[in-house]
Amino acid sequence: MSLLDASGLNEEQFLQQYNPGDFPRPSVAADIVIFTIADVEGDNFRKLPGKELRVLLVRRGGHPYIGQWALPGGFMRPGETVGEAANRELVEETGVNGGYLEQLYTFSAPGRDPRAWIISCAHMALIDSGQINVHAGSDAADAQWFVVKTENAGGYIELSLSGKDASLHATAALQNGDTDIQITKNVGLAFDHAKIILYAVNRLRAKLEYTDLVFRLVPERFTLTALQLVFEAILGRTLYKAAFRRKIVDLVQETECYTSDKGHRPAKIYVKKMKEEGGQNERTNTGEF
Amino acid sequence: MSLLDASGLNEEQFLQQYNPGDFPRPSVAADIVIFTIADVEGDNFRKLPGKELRVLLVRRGGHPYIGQWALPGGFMRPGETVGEAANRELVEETGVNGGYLEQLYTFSAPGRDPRAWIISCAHMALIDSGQINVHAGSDAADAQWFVVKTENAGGYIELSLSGKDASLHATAALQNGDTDIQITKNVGLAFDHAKIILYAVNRLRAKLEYTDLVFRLVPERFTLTALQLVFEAILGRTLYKAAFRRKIVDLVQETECYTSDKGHRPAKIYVKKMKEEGGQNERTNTGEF
DNA sequence: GTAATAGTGTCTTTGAGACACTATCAA
DNA sequence: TTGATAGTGTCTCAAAGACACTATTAC
Repeated sequence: MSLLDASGLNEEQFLQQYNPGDFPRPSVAADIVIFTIADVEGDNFRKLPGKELRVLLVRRGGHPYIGQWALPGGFMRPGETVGEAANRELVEETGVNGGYLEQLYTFSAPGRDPRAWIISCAHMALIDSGQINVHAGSDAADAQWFVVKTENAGGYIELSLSGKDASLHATAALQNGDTDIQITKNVGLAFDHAKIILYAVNRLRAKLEYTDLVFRLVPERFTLTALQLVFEAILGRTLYKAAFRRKIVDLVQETECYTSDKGHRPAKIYVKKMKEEGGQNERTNTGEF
Repeated sequence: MSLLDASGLNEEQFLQQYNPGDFPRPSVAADIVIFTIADVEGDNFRKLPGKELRVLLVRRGGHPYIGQWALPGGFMRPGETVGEAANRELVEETGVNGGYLEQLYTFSAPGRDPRAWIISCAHMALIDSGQINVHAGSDAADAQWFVVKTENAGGYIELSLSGKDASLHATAALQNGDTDIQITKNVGLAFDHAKIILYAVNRLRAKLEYTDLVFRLVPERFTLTALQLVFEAILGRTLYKAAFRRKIVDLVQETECYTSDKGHRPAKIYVKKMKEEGGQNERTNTGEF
């Protein structure tokens, strides 16, 4: 480029003399809603373990929101994308590298952090419970998994998070035109993290229906019933078996293996179907860039 | 709260002594993809005007990317959300206040702006062409509307933008698992704005199908055929009339009025149906917070 | 009449919802 | 045998796709 600007500078000269000035800049945090699916062991040897959706939270050891629970997160650093910052935190907290990570939304309300001007670029991570290794190198000694449940009742959404040591609860009101929500009650969650978690649950549920994100939450080999239980745990409602199987049959690939020693009829083991060269793959596009 | 932290401070004391430190912080820009629908006037008095999707771009008067076209945008300021920053720019560029504005995604690749560490929180705005008033108080003398067309061919997406004075073009390659795209060719678009525009077009197309966003792009009163032409212009394909009408009939409300003097059968005028108190409104939730 | 759009009817196909039924294992 | 899951068949209903047909205006 040899184009000159109004001062007669070419691009190289311009960049050399460029001064970013001293306008105020916010800190940018990458917060992550880390989801996993966990088994609920029953006492009946014949029953399959139930599944539940869990989110990882960290107990705050200092002000503000001391003693309350927050999403894992950290500040973005020069030379990395905000997604890389999120991944760094994900690895620190869970030991999982290469897990699924997706940017959700950037929360920037003034005052959302009482300490300083900090905006949060929220992310969602999905990891298979088999590879979880919480506390791997984490400085957050108080990281815990919380079971996620929501209830929808008359313009309000109730979010319940149940952990080993604590039960958290938030209520959100749907606002004008359902395009906005506002937290009206909040017990135990730090910052605006209740809002972020609700946003993430919403996104996860929506994408479950039109992408193949489920496979980020289950082991490589699974039965169709296990897969259905994962759907049900996330969506919070039961599905019809026949309809469910019709729907996902073209996303999975059967193997020759079966379960055994379960006290009931063995189930065929499936794996995720790999993309064919010439085939149509409508459900793989996640819409993210 | 009278809880004390490890230093024996309560929250108020902590916040008073809190020092945000001097860690590097990025500038945060709010860039906006402003869409509108415009008429394509024909020469046949009987023919309805065609519709086309347009995006507003600004010609850069200085380095970097001097002479190329960029999205309108500006920096986020303390005390406002990034959405408010976007709205400020939207009003400056178009004179439209209260238009539809939605946050898309935060682009943060290092080096995306050669001047400095600047991340971009991209937004999408939809305005009715009737209220457009480009240059209203704008300092960007070179703002122009570009017709948006995309073509999908074998793992690549072609984006074409046609304006009065310029034709821009970019090619994007779908990457691993379609979860990522990469711009492989770019003629005339500044920064990573080709990527942002593609992201916005994608989002708009997807939301058109399951929300009532169309009504942000059309005048208050419209015919069903005009509405269908808007859908077709955005989606880039023709729709079946009968099926289209079945689909949107429960989103619109007919009036007593008809078009006239058109050289063909008059069409009934419709308005957007307002939400009923007790009714179900499945298509109003946009999934945004 | 003619060229255009307005508006509707209907047949087919697809897929979800709902339910019932058979199959098969381990204790 | 029993209690559980595995797996399939099928009827219904709703919605989309595809096409054809009639209606109505300004010139």
